[in-house]
Amino acid sequence: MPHDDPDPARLGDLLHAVFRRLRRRWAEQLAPFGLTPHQFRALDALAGHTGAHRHPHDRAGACCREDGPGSLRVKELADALRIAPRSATEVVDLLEQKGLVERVPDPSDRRATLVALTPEGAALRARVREDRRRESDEYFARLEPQDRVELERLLRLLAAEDPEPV
Amino acid sequence: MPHDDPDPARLGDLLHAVFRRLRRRWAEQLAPFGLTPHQFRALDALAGHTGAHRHPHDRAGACCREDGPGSLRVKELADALRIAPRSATEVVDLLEQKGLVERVPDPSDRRATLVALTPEGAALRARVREDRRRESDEYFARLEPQDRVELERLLRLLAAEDPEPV
DNA sequence: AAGTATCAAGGAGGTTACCTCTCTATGAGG
DNA sequence: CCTCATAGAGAGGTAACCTCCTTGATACTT
Repeated sequence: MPHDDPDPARLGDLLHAVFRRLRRRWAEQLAPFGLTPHQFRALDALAGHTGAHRHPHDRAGACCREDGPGSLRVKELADALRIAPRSATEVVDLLEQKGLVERVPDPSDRRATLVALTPEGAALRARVREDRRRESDEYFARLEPQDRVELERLLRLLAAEDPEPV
Repeated sequence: MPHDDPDPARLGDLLHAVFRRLRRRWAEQLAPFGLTPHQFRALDALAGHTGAHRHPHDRAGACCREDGPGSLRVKELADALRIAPRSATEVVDLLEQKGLVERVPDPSDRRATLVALTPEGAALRARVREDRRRESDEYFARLEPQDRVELERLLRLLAAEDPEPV
């Protein structure tokens, strides 16, 4: 009964509430590791793609450079995190300070910098994931598996790129 | 095929993406009105509850004060926006500067301040909602109605208070 | 009537996660 | 060589939070 009228703001509000909650929970979970959610997301992005792609301007079959367990250009990282390139620089700065990533010049383009996980970074990322899995928590655990699937479907619809108003 | 393994981070990531997108869209939509999403949320909270409740420590049947079209204590507003009371003060400051709300002392508790919509505030809020509705946009329009209902259900599950670790 | 605990709001000051605008070095095409 | 675009980072800004502390006011004890 609480929802028959399609109040446009309500869904947004709910999303806001959920997101805020999730972020807080992650922050708490990551604090012991000395990471913010963002930093972890960056580590994860670096590890996650691991040479599994190459950017457009890759001319040689030299696709998928294998610089360690995972490396991206700052720009690519920014895209992965959906933030402005400049903002990615900051994330990298912090992670570099902690010795979790390192910057190495991209041999294929001397303008570019590759951000690569260090062994410490890879290890920490693994530990965090492990921890997260062990706790089975993951916040979404309170949903039934089928509900998670459904949620994912809906979120994908919303997250999909739209035509772009150019 | 993209989702059989239950990668714990994926849902969070998706949520993040969707939320970010939504926020950006709202910001764009509200910019012409000189409001940030937050400020609008505050206006909406003020207008939305309109004397429709009373806080716990209400002794008399003097429930539901009728100070104009909507008023809340700063603390109540903070709760509605799910932010710390101190942060709500800031939102109120900004809105007050713009003449959209005003602070009036709570007659029932001289410690408290009631934040009330001014006529301008109420009018602006109405215009924004109107605009939003007209655009039918609301971002969620790309979901089928039944999907919206489903999404709301799922989000409610996630937003629900948990036992509280006290 | 005091005395203490508690609560509301706001001052001070900090952090995070962004952003844009601009500069430099590099690379790519005529 | 000259021009134009691109990659990263410096400078500087903002929104949206936060915690800690102070100030009055209320509420509970004694």
